[in-house]
Amino acid sequence: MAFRSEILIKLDKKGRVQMPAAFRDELPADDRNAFVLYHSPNLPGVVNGNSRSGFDAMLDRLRTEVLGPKGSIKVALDDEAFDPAGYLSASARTIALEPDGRFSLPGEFAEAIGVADGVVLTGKGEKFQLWNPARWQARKEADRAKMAAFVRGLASENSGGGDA
Amino acid sequence: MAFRSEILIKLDKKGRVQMPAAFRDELPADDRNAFVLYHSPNLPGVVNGNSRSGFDAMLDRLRTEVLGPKGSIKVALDDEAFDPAGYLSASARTIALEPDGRFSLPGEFAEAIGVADGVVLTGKGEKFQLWNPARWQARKEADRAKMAAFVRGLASENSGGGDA
DNA sequence: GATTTTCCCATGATATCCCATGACATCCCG
DNA sequence: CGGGATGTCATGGGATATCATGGGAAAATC
Repeated sequence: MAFRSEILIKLDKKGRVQMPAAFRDELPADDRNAFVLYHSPNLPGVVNGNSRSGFDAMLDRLRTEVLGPKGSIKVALDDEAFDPAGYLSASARTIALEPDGRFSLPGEFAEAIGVADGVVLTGKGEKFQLWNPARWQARKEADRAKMAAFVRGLASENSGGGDA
Repeated sequence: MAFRSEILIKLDKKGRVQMPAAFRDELPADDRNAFVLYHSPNLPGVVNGNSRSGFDAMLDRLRTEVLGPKGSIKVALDDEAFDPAGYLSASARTIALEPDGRFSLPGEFAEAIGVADGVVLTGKGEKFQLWNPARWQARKEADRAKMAAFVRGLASENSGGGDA
């Protein structure tokens, strides 16, 4: 399961979005009728998506890595303490996928993205993201430079050699 | 079974509340006519909800994790020792769901929440919660900041990296 | 017999189902 | 190897179902 590629999808007047075939194929074979959308925890305007099992797995990792295996009962009871997994759950919604592969984008996400006539769906490996097309373009430009610098930085830490 | 999303539901003049479809769908298929509400054990003004089986499972975990495998027989007999699961049971009520998916919010919970014309139902994964809308908004703002800080903290252990 | 609870019907908004289409891509068969 | 046939993908739209809400009337409770 690895979401790759990026694609611009139109938003029709009913608020429906086509799930790209490439992403749909990455959803678990036994759970292709629904997936999860959730607001980025720290980047406003970006919405994340994942399969239900992928999302749940992330929450599990979050809970165990942060609280340890024994933390579960405390989280279940303690309503005062900050619970990152609970926070994400509240910001997430299960989205049903229509038989033809489309889904209707809930208003709260459309507003968060600032979407008008189209959305960019972009694969991030373990998950995918929904972006406002213009904002995605800008982000991509910025990341291109960062990526080049990153690769250059890698080379210096090891040996000298370039492409080898 | 994972409760996600957050929604503001109106409280009509009869004291009825609509169970959001998203939450209803998470109730066990064989037990959709009723669920459990219980007061938060440590956060006044918040009411927790879960399916009957989910609530019972939590109590079981509580008993076994706190008292060990042999604890159950002790709890059954020892009336003097403090029994957290018993305490929660007393604060809980089984709520019947009407055929159209609504339930009437018992006065004790309405008062505890401080509810007027609406309640926020918010998913926490294993359970859900009922909040006073204004109080929920405040909590959400606070948690948003904590979440951002939490993510930043994760990043600092490795290198840089944005939303990822 | 008066208040509360439960059942049923009504309604506007949204979501879902189903059918249709043009653009590609793939397949197949001679 | 070509070219018609078939399939899938992204999109559009009409008809239907569901959701959240309001309210009347029956049933239960005190």
